[in-house]
Amino acid sequence: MELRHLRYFVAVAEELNFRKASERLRVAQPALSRQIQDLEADVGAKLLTRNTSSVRLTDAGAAFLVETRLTLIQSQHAITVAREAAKGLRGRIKVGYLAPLLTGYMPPALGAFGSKYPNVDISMVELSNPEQFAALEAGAIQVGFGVRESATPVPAAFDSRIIGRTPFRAVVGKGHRLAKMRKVPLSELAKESLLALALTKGAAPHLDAMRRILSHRGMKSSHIRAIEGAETFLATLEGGLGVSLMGEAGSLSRGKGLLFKPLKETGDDLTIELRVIWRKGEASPAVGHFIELLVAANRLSLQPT
Amino acid sequence: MELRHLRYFVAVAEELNFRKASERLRVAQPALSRQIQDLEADVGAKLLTRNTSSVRLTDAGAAFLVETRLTLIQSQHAITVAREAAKGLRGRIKVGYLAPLLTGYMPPALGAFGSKYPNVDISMVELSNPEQFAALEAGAIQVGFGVRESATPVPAAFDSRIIGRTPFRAVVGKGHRLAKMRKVPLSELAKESLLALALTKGAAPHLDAMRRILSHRGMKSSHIRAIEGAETFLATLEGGLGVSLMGEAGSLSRGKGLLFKPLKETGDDLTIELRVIWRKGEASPAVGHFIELLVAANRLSLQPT
DNA sequence: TGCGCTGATTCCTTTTTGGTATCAGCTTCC
DNA sequence: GGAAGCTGATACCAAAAAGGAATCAGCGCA
Repeated sequence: MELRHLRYFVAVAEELNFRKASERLRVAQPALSRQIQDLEADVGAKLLTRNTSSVRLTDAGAAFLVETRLTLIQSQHAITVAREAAKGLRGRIKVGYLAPLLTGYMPPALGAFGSKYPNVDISMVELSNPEQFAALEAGAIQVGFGVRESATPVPAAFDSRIIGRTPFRAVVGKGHRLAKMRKVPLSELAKESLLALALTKGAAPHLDAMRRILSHRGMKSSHIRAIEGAETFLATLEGGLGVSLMGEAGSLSRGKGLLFKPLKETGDDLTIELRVIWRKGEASPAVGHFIELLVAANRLSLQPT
Repeated sequence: MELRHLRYFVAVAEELNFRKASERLRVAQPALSRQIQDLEADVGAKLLTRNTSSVRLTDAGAAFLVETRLTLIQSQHAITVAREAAKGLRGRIKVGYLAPLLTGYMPPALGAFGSKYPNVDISMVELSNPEQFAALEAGAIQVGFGVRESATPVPAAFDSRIIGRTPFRAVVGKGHRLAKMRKVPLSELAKESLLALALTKGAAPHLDAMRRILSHRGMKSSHIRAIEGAETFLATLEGGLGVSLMGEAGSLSRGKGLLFKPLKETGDDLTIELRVIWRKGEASPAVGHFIELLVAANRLSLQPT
């Protein structure tokens, strides 16, 4: 049994006339007769009672007609869905996200994508920066996000695009002695107790980054430590018990008793880049659209400050 | 695009290996390769990325696979449904029924049929006896019921089977003078006020039947009239304001202050037959089962009294 | 570097489908 | 009541499509 048989059968069932049906199908009537006979043999039941003066559906034919229409509709639907998926209008994108990004950057991006591509599902997995590379490699996610100093290169197996950039700022509590300075030199920060936000997973990229920034300039913090939990971290800063280096764009910065002061120094390693990352050769058209939209959104509204 | 393409595609998508898929499908690998290529051309999208070392689904292929499985399942379902319908295990039967039969005879019959053939729907239409023949002829119903004296023949365009038989009885109120007789002669009834149940449609077959029975024996009722509405009819009988001829099997007779007395006379026209009626050459297997069940039920439990 | 695996290509055979001519049966309309 | 005009089925042939064997080209792995 092939779809052809079903198409032919529906035509005959609708016309109840082999000749008319054969004209509609643009085949000769004998060919149509044979196909219907073959179909009946396959199904194992007479579908039409026919003699020289009339064609009628049997019970089996009537039941088969209903299901056959559904079959044909479903087969067309399959084609439609495949074409849409090929255009990136349909599918599922698995995205790894970094917790701090979720509340700040992601929601508007997802909202925009969702309204432009309503048939593309996005599923999110929270993953640390290094975990994302592993997940991308394994195919567990197709898109990751990297927050990193500009100088750090992305591994060669991946492609990436910048979708946001923001300079590191000195973060100090309002009452802190450094709060009075317009621009804070790194050397002053190094004298203070430096606080870093640690991920629960044990990794502390924030701390590593600050250490790197200082050592790159031949400095070393007298006192540097990682704090687990964003709330504790921020509260400690507010209390003036330490200072930190953070990007302003992070959602953590909003509405607290904290000041974000420009640094005196400049340099690539003092700029935080937000990048979309994907595996080289990623072929999903939907992923392509997702990345394009993120990049375009950056160009439009998230210009570096 | 034919179902063959879909079957082949599913095999390849499941094996992710053309050779293994071709073995499973029992075709040569080149044939399979070509069919997949043809399918992709038809769909208008690459469904599989393949090189000499790996086969993977594209987004379009993954989406298509889901819908294709549904298509194949649906096509199989169509065959199953048709086969069941051919065996009379599935379908819809349109039945015309006579109101008095509904409460008495039909419910147990429908219950038995429904539990034996759960996938056969029965839709009922209330129709008078003559209307049923018209509806059968027009195809509006496939099964009708006739309540008629044994002598009356069923029109030649129809087939019928007896599914119940009961003699006419003299129906009198408990206080009526005829209530004392063991067997009531028709001549005594003819002296009384004879009451007939009239159908709301205006037809009065009951009245006609009684008139026929009397005139067949050279009698004539002094006073005969039709009463509309079963309740009124029964109440009038109970009140002793008249007598009637009725079959005992009718549900109308139950639990009232009425007596059903045997007649002194016998004869074919004094027996009421309940018949299933259908159009000659009715081909529906489900209808066949329905009729068979009614006939069998009669043989088992509704023996003539 | 060669062996073994992959899917694609080529070329031919087989199968299937479709087309033409024709037949047999039923209606309809003179 | 018979001929014309429908109907779908059949027979036979042509065309198209699917299938098969041999082979090629590319990649991975030993």
